[in-house]
Amino acid sequence: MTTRGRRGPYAKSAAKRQLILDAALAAYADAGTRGVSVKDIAERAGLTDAGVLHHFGSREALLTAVLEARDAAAAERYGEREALWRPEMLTDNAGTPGLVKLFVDLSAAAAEPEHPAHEYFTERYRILRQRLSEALTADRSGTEPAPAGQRARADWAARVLLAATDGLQLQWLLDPSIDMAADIARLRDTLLAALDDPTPPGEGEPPAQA
Amino acid sequence: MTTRGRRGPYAKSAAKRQLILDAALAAYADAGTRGVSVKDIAERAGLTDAGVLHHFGSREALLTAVLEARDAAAAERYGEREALWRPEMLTDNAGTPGLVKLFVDLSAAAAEPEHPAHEYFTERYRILRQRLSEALTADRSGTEPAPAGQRARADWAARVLLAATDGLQLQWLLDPSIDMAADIARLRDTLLAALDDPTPPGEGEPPAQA
DNA sequence: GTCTATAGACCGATAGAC
DNA sequence: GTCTATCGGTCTATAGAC
Repeated sequence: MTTRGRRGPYAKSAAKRQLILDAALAAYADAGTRGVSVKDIAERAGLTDAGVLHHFGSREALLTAVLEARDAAAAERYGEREALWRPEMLTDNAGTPGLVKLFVDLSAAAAEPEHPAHEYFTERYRILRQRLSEALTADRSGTEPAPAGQRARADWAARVLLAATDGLQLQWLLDPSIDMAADIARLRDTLLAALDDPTPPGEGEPPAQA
Repeated sequence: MTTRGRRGPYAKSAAKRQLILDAALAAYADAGTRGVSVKDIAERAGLTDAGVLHHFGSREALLTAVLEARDAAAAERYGEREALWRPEMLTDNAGTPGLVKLFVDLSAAAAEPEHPAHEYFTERYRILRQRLSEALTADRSGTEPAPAGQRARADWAARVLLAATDGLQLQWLLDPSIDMAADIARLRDTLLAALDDPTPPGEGEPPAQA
């Protein structure tokens, strides 16, 4: 957190953490689909495994930091608000199956409430759903500010679009011939059209929740 | 494979395998979201871990068999064709987060081509996509057999619906307040409506692939 | 055929020296 | 802040008892 350029007790530490993170990113990037151990990362960074764990506390905390670093990189590229759900992200991801696999692995492991990545993931999805829901309603032209039930419909669309994105990455890991970006772009368009449609397909409104 | 009721060289073996599978199912069912080791399963089955592995060869092969057993149980309940993509499945799954987590874990690990579950997953998705695509076109009333580009659109809808199902389970692991079955049922209806719509949202046809 | 006992390899975590 | 050493745990492999 105190990662100022000033010199101080954490200056060297922060630099070393970054070095380790870069090593981990590289390790996962070219691990293809194979597993990555703390030792693998340590060797790339020129340390022992104990040295690496000293900086992050645990393997899982380190991996969580890797995903955060990846999100930060995406935010820098595509902008804070839209970065994480743009179809371009899927095209990028298609280049690094190792990181996609890490994401899926960790998100399953993070279901455990005590897992260091638990809060990261719950918060990530909460924010993504919210931003995406807003973006989906904003794209719709010529309507009043917040027409009651439309908010719930947009929330549903956001949940479903994010879910399809994650699930499609899973299918893509098993069958790389799938064109994730194209499939998702089309789904986004379909959902937008459905939001405009005055007569929704199901009977009532979608369930209103997180 | 040769699991006839007749007595023979494999009769006892098959029964023991089933006993171990049941133990594993139970272990994952009440593990909640925590991890399960071979030893945990072995203790439930009244064996040592080595004894368990004797019947399945490796931990990963055992876990693959667990998922197959789960699919078989679902097929018996809901019928061979529809079992694996019916919304009711999601309601069932909501009762066993451990098994959902196992599914996500394994499907990521199975991206590795050498993984014992690799073929199981690739084949599972292939069949599911095909059946679901057929079901989606069959539900549409009053059209000709196979109108060219509509086939590609149904394939796309099947990919996306399956993906959303998997991805929603991921979000649900992190936030159990999500109503998976309701969200998916609504998406299915929306996709069906989109397939009937003569003017698709995107410009061209969806990518035609697996 | 079935299972146990045992030993090895690997991994993550931790304590302590420097 | 980093390394060495070590420990507990998990999976794997094998030899042999039943």
